[in-house]
Amino acid sequence: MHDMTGRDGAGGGLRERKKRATRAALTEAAVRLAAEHGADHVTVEAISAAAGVSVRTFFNYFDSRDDAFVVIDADANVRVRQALLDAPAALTPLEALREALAAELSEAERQHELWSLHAEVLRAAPHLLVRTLGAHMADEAGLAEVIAQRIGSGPPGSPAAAPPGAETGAGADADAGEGHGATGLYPRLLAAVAGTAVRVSVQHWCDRQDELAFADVFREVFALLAAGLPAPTR
Amino acid sequence: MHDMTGRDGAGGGLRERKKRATRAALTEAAVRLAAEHGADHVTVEAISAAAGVSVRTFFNYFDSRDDAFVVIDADANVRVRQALLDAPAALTPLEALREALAAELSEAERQHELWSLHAEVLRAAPHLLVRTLGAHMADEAGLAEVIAQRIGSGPPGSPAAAPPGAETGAGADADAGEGHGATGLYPRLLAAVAGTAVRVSVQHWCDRQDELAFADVFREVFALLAAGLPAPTR
DNA sequence: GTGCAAAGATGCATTGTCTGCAAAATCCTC
DNA sequence: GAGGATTTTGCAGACAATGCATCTTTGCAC
Repeated sequence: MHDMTGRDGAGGGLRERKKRATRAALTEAAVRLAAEHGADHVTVEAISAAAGVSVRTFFNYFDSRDDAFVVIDADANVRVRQALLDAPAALTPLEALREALAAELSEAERQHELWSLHAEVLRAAPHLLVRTLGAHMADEAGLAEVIAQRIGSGPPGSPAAAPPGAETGAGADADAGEGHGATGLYPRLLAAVAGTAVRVSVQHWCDRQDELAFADVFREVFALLAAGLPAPTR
Repeated sequence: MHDMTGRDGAGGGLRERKKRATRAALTEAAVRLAAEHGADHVTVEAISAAAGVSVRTFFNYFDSRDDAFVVIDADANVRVRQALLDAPAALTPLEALREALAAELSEAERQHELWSLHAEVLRAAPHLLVRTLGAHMADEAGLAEVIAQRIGSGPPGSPAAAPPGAETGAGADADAGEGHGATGLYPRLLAAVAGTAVRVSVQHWCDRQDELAFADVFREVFALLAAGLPAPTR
């Protein structure tokens, strides 16, 4: 049993694993301390001590103190990209994205406690919430690339590739490959909108957590997007 | 001629005007210095000196040094909200939003030089770009409220309110007023997506500034959204 | 396993960021 | 223009962040 590069992205040698562990320890310590004492009131010294490293080492992993509170799982976007590449070719880009994100989100349920604490911290510190939101957008560029790749290598008229009901086009002269808005408008927009969809779903669900199932909110958001954000009927 | 609260939000007494002026002076000084010397390498002391106030005063206006680089025009979102309230009732929510944002964006052309410098600064400092993106999202809550208000007070079956071709519904059981996803899913999503649309438009236009007119990119983005982000034809 | 090179961790010194607090200056109301 | 409210400012002090030199650990070859 060689262990190999199993799940959880535990690839590489001892060095990489240790780095991963240290980073995880630091973020976890940061979030737990912040949840208990409030995000400010938590010094870098305290975080470092809790994670068992020196203060100087903390700054080898994060550019600033706040960065320790911002991103919980640095590899999540990598997994989403992979999931998107592995998605069945029959799905539309929007559908494929929806599925990839849904898979990752249900994966996040495993670390439910830490995510809850994180949410709590961000609720109490709007300042950090803003930074978190911004950080998530930084991943978009990579996601857009994968989308472009998926579209580019997609079968022009393959058998199962044409989902029923999608007349292709629908009014906008959308161009993906080499049209006039060519390199990247559509992939970029799709990546950005998908990120937005996740964020809005989470926000809305957090507000009324008792009443709604997350999956339902998530599906409704994507349904609204696919329908072109029609004016609601009352 | 009492002057009143004229354009540019120049309302209130001497105090408010001075505060506005000081804040503007600080952000402008910050951006200009950053464009010249690089964002880091610009100390709070330098910014304060350039704006003619003390260091301590700087921190009365901004919570952190970086905040001075993040938001150039703090009133922009207020103007957008007003424009949305003033928009003709015949427009769909998405259309009304498009028009309101387009108006504000062309307004920003007046300060073109400062915006260019700002863009330059952000390009050189990804760190600040992330914060800027996050900050813009903080405005969404207010925008969503106005959208909800607009929808809520909209005429159920007014004469010109029904745009041809929009069958209302299109598959998703979208509810705005009091359905199951009631208070706020749709307005929130719309506000968020609109912000995303602006951002993507700007990004894409910046990349290929020579070839494309911004207005065209902007229109295409909204067309794609209204069409439900259809899979592009090649 | 011994040795070597690369990468990481640590301590220290230094500079800059940011927060109370109290005094002085400025603006608004009457 | 007197009184009250708000803003600006300086100062002291705690904390954040970076560069540099050093020491430890890991990866790799023999």
